[in-house]
Amino acid sequence: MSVTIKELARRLNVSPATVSLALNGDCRVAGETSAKIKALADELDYVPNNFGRGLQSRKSRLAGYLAGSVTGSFFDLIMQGIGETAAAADYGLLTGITRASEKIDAQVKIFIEKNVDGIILSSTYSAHIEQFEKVERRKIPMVFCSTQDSGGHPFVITDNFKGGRLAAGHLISLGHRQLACCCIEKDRLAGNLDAVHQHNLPEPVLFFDENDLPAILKASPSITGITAYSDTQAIKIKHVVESLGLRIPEDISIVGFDDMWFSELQELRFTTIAQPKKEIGQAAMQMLLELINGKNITSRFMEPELVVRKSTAPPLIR
Amino acid sequence: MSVTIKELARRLNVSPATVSLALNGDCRVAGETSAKIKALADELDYVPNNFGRGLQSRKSRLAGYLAGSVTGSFFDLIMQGIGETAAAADYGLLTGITRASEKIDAQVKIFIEKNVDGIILSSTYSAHIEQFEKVERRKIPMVFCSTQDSGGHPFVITDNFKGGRLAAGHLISLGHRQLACCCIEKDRLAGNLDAVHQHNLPEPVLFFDENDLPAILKASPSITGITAYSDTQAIKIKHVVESLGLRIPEDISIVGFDDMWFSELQELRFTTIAQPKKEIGQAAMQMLLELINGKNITSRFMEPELVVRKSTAPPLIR
DNA sequence: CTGAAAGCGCTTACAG
DNA sequence: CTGAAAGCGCTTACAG
Repeated sequence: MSVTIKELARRLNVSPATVSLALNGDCRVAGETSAKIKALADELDYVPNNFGRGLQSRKSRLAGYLAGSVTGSFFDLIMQGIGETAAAADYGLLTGITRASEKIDAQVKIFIEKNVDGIILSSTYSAHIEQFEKVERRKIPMVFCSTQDSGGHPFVITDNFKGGRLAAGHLISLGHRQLACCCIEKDRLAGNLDAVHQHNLPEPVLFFDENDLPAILKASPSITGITAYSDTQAIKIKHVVESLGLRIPEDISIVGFDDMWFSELQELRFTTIAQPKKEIGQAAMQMLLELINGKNITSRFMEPELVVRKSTAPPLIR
Repeated sequence: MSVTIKELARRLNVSPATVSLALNGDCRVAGETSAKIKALADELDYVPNNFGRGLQSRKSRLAGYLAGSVTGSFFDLIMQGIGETAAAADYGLLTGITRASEKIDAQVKIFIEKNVDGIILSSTYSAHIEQFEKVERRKIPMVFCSTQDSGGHPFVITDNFKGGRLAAGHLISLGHRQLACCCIEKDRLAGNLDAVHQHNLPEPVLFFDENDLPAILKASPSITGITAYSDTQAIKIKHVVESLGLRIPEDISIVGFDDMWFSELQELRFTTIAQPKKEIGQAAMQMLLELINGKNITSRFMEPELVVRKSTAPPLIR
């Protein structure tokens, strides 16, 4: 068994209460006593028992993180940001990486059982109401990370409008006049449109699925620039475009989103809009901690950044 | 506050002890009483308090997972396997994804503080002795996942010897006679060599870093096949080879390792040795649970599998 | 400045 | 088959 407060108290001929107070830095304990206690705690490698402490304080110093998947996405870096910020605050991070809705339920159940002080969500939860109702009922603080929530919870997210404006603005500054824009994310699309309108250019053609692009490019041969939903989608768009015999960037310029590690591979070299992934994670955990500590917080928008590589160029004059 | 055992007991006019027994399925409680208790617990959405329970049982039903990084690696899938198996056993998974050694220390400290019942390691720990000494002293079970340990802890790992044999065997069966083999992982290399020797072929040229390949390929122009340490390294090798004006697979065949998601992109199409990533994670957690429950376990080797794509072909006759 | 006491929610012998 | 009691390790009023 490991060392307990009682044991420390016995060895030093003080009461357990004094030990507890001293270890928690309470100023009511005399400096000398306190120093003696801390020294022995160090020497015996005392680690406070989280159960005893939690039973009393009703705080677990545990946070839960739920994400759909981390493979080929940027949630791996977000999770690192969350985890490191959590660790710095002496918080443990319980992670549930899963997409199947019944497994999400199981994860949230575990979060509740383990008494997490708060939850960070990187997936929407509309589909999994049952367990989240319990979360709400228990008033467990929640922060949305890289997703927004309609239910009024605070969130951290990249300023997608600005990102969209950056993407279309870049294409326009290169001389592109007719764009095709992915409409999966409405704020990014709004940003795209804002840049287009500001320059009095023709309405972009919208698409949801990259597989619709062959028909679109055929119908509108004046399209020379495409804004993608993500770098992952940009890969698929690249394949579709190339399968039509068109070259990137000579015939078609593509701007991705996210700035994933693979985007700088020489096979891809995507111009893209970088999201500050790790910072998003750090901010989310920071906000959750503040929420846990009863502070009022407001949602945050993070700055996107244009990264120019080789998938964009001025359009060929035809 | 949420519902407690006491509250249930009060409402049903039984003792807290009876409620506890019933909820834990103890056969000493009369069927009728037990049913009544369970029904009310369900109705009031009773969740046992993990602190009270843990204080008593000395079990947290928490496991820790430590990995260096998850970006562009396959540890994301391993983590999913671990997490899902943990959840199925009602275990929470505390993750520490970090590479800096002082942060590893911080993570392990948190694992200890949160009273994890066991730890799964996907990184070697020789460099971070201090905290792990504490883990050993507390006799917290550890399982190594996708790494082996010299200290005698159980591990799960792909059968790297077999994987190496598969990789070189594939090249040989295509007609390659002179190979270059990455020597980062000694078992994979041993497998490479085993296949080569079995066919009485010339000794492969060994390399550690892909940047040594230009010199090697120049010195030994008979090399037509390369076994890489990983798919990630295969990307770098591809770039190096192509920068020498050589084509893949016409001039040089490359076999990767891991079978990452990106390996099937049409820009890469790597022939590779697949590791059963999720199964490795599941096995690791399974083993940890058995260890926690006092069972004896033995290390496990998982089966690798050859996946043939477009980075390998018969060598050109020159 | 320090100690004795109660209590957080649970489990587990021990009576009956 | 059920209840009363003790105790896990900690914190926190309350005395003194």
